[in-house]
Amino acid sequence: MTKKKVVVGISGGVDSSVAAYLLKQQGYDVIGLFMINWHDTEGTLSGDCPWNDDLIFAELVARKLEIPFHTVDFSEQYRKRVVDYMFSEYEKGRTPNPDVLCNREVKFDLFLDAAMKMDADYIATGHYCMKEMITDENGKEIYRLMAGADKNKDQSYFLCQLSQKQLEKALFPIGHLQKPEVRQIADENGLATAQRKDSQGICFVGKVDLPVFLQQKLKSKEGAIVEIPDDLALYKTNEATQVDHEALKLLSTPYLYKAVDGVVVGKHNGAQFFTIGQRKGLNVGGKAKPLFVIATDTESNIIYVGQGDDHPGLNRKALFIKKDDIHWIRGDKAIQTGEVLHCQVRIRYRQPLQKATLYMFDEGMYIYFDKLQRGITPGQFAAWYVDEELMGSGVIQS
RNA sequence: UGACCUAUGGUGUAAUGGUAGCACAGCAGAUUUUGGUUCUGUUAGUCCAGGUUCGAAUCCUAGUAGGUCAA
Repeated sequence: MTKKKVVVGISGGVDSSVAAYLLKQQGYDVIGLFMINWHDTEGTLSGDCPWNDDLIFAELVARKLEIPFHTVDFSEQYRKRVVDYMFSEYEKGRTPNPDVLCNREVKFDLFLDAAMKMDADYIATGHYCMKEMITDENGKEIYRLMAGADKNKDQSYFLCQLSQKQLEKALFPIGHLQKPEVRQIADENGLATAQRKDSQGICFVGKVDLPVFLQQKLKSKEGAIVEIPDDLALYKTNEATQVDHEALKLLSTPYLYKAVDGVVVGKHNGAQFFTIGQRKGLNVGGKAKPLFVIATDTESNIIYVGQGDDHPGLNRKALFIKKDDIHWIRGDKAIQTGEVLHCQVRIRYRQPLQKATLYMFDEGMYIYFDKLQRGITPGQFAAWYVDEELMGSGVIQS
């Protein structure tokens, strides 16, 4: 009877601590592995060494659980695969999601490889999501990525870019638990991390002042903030009587504003530092309703804003994902050109799932929502679910 | 240049002579393993100088600044 070997990514937080604990309870041969992915403290808010405390807590937990503990340094690859991507996306005026990439490229790639080299059967993380396995008619195993049982903490979204191969090796020991239960388990078992605050901000980098962080690489440059009235003639094209290919193209095309469409209400120091839907940081007051960014133009360095969260420029019913950017976790359920899929979609972390229909065409996929969606942002991931299962995802093109 | 109007936090605006309030912006905290959103709290103001009055953002006079009409 050989025990199955699992390498747990121990981060120094409660979730991964309890994940390791539970695996040990379940009789696995557990190894703790701590990742160091970031050394710089430039631009971080907390200042000194963000991961130093994490390492100490991770070690404490490993000792308490009496499991072997190691560290690995992926910082070079993390920079290449996550941080560089971040900068390049922001430079293009898009808004990336580094943490989705971090999972695909680091935790479930580099880390997975490292674990396999240690002869592990599985890797495990403290994500709030669940894995299920089914077999198709040929007896082939298919893995399903399910939302976490704690609807408030569900982190399946961050894993929306995983493949079957990655999922095959993954275990999510706390996915069936509620957050308070996790804390309670940690507490009852004397894990030092029981009361530690949940982590926030870009994982591994920490909580940063984004504009300051980005200014390490991206130049700031003064430009105009232009307010677009809510009755622009452009918006009349928003109506669609039926949902066909042409209508989907139209509905998912962002409005192309010009400076003359509105009035200058202020100035900013770089359009790349702002994202669609953003309210704070514009420094423009005196309006009856708050201003939201409805578009950024990094070419001419103009930020377009609209008044109120119901501004027609901020809300759209459809978005588009390029063919190459479509990723299916459930490849066996992928739809082909001409097919549609009724499902539920979220376009950002923690957004309640939205009823929508996927329409596949040769050039890519259109997602048509039942209701208007606020702040559809290029660069972010749209993830589609059927019931509790994450079926696939893609980078929003427009 | 003549007549008239206006002046309130950073911005836009409320307040029969009686506690200067609201919105937006800003700041802080909460929420959040992206960006962002949201929630809560909070800083900050009567153009200037006199006068009337128990009491002036409010009434009167002069000044300053901006605007409108007349030429």
